[in-house]
Amino acid sequence: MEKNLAKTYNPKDFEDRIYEEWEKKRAFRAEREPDKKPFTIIMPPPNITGQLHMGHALDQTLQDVLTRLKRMQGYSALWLPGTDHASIATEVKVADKIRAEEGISKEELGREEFLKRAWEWKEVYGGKITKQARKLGNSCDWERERFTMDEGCSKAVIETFIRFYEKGLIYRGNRLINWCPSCGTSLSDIEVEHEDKTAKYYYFRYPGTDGSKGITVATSRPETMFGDVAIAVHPDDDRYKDMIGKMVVIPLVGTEIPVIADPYPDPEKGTGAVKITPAHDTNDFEVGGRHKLDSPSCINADATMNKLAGKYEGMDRFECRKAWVKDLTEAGYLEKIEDKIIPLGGCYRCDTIIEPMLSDQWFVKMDELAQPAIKAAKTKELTHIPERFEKIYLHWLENIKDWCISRQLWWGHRIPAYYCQDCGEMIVSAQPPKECNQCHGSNFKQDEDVLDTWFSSALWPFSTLGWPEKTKDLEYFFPTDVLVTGYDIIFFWVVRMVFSSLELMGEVPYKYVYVHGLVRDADGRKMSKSLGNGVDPLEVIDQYGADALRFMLMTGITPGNDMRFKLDKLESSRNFANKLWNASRFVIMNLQDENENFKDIADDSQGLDKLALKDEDKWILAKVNEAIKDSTYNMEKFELSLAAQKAYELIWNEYCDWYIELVKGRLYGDDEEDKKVARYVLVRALKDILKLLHPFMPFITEEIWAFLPKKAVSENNPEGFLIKESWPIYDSSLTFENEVKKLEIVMEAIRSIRNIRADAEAAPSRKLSAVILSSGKSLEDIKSGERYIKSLANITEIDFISDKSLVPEEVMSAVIGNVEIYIPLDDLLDYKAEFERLQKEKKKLTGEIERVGSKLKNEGFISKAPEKVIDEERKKQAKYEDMLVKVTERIALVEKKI
RNA sequence: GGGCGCAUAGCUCAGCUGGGAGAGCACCUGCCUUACAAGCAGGGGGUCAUAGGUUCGAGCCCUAUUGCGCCCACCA
Repeated sequence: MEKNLAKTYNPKDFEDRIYEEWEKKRAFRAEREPDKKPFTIIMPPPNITGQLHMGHALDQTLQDVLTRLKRMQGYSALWLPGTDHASIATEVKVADKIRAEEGISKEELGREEFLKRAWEWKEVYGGKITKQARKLGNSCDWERERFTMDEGCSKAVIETFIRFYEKGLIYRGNRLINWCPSCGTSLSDIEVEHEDKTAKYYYFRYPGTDGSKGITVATSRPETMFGDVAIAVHPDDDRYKDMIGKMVVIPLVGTEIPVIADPYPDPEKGTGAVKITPAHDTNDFEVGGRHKLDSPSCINADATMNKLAGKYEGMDRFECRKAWVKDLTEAGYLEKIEDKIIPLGGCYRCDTIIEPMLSDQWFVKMDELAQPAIKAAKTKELTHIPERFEKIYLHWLENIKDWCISRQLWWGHRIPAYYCQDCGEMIVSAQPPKECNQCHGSNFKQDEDVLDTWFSSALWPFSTLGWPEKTKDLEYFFPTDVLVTGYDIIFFWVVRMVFSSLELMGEVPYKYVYVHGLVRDADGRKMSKSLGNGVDPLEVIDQYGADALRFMLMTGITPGNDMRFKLDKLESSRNFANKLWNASRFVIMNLQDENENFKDIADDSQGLDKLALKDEDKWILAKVNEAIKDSTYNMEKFELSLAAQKAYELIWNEYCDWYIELVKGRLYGDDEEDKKVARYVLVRALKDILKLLHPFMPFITEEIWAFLPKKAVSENNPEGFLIKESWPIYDSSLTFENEVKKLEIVMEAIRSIRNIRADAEAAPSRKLSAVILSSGKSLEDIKSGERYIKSLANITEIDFISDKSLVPEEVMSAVIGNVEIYIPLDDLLDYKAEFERLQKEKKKLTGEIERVGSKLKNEGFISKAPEKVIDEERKKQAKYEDMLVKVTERIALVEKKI
């Protein structure tokens, strides 16, 4: 191995290599260890339809951060990966592919052959996805990888179907369902997307059979008039009271239908009279049911008109509408046309307008299943992060309708129902039945339909762990800990997993649901294929590295809120990685000493009290310690963004900007003992930093880790991987309050001198001397910082005085606390600049004194605020007043010199 | 029709249980200082959408209003 890191940060040099090493050494493997607590996350399985997009990158990085944290905290952390067969989406893609490549439809190819092609597709794309997931650095247990249609998951699906069926939770019924004419399948309610569209609203007259004028009805769907069975009016609507019970005629069709009274029609809307078409409208279906009316359908599965439409038979529903309206208009039945905004339901896959159709389908009965799921959220067995999603979850469950689970597709779990071809008896069973229990025949045909893809996803948290078998994995790792997912699939997936788990496992599938938002493009638009504005995570990784991408995705976000993909944010993350890289390179560079084996440095457990720590050593140790505390706290509250931010600030603003600069002199000096101390602290702090950052940036931290001196490899971490190291723990003995306070004043002094330098336009390279005035302990404190001030502010001589009369005449000055700094600058004195700076300072101090003063004068504040707060305010007041005196004096002096 | 979110520096966003307004980028000044120009040192910039209220104290809690976005809801 090289002795130090490469000169420039180039993630391509090591990311793939490290991932391979991890995987080869089974670093992600989660074993069932009785003496460890399990921590489980089941990965939301990406669809095998395509490739991972930025949303997956966000989703998976969140999971990886949590998994890596818990693994380091000593849990047996399992992150179980997998993919989803995505029934309808994949079927469409595979059919398209077959059509494009072979020029035939899936029907022409046949079911069996089609499924063969679909499996081939799965092999190709499933493989692609898992490869991409590796590029991201995901530490999932690949040995446990699953697929929603693999043997075990299929078994779980069949088992569930049968159990539900036997319990009456699944039933087959002839009901009105959402039909997509283009996909040729039924859809569940949530697979229909509503969009407001402007449509024509037609007023047609249905003449009375008695030759009267009849009744006028408004509709946006004239083509369904062939399926009308009644006209409904509200019983209290005076306009139509006389009409109730009379018959009217469907114009041009001639069918006689009754006028019925029903509470459904809203007298305010349209004409107050509604045409009832039970076969093509859900409300009408209910009205029809109440009045025991027929439900004749006038539209075919492919959205053409059927024979009920007479001469329009065979026409597309929308073409028919045009022709039919034209004919009705010519015949004088049209009263008027209005434009109206109506919510149109479209297929979530192909956007085709959904046709409500009467059809035989399978349903999951929801009311019973919903209750425990509602209770779980209310009792906080299940916690949503952020909380507001609980409301959405509950609202949906409280208004849930039965779930249509059968799909007229081929790719998916085939429904385990068999129909006796002799007597029509239906048998639900895992295996094809041998004999009909009614007619004893043996000629069966399996139900042609497959299940909604979400039916198998609903079992994912336990089917992946071996259910319905009572496996050891299931016992150890279930229930899982966190589900990480986007808010867009709460209904599709989260809710269904919860009620399925409560029913089948008797407990919630996970304790927390962490809901994240969408990754939008730089302009805030949703990333989509049709817009072509998607950003490919792989390209980003190629250019900036996985760590930069991950860090960018993890910072500046809030749970549940969308984020924008901004290039400058990505660059800043990459720059951060580069910063860490170079700081580490500096540290390692200082360990290149032929005569040292750095055994002492390797030992983190070494007692600090034996070392002659300098103030800056204590300061950085305290800062690291503080960051450990804050970061851990944030992580455990799922505030990952804040935790990442803390690590960022620690490294850049504290470790690099101050500590490394402060320690340089000692590293280049000849006090060998002190050099050792400096090296030790430098490495010790860096190690903790790497640990804190590892969940977010696993590659770079692991790469740097390899170069740092470590204790002899341990049994459970023979490779000495950082991924297997333990998470740092806050140590209350490492706060070093005095040293921290002292150093902060020194830093303030350094900043002030730099300011003076800037005011005077003295070159940074120009050596200056300084006079520092203070008294008592303050003088001692600032004096102890002499070395720091000299090196970081480029000062050669410092006179520490406590007698103001000793201050030289021609100087520029600054006031910090009760310390005054004077810089003799003979040729470069710029009193005007100093005057301006002091004026600004004075203004600020006056403002602060006024604010604090009014607060302290307020009796309410004194009597009600906590003592600690009051005390702080008093201290501030004293400090500011003291400073104001000094600043004012100085201003008077400077003013004379201008 | 119901529900939710957002509104904070020029831009994109953080801001934990209420106690002196932050980051990144952009901008201005000066630096190629032997870890890093993907950098260093300094600096400017905010009536925290509006109006009330609670409180000793509000970016944060309550009410209303405005603007933007999202979700749910039966296409009469």
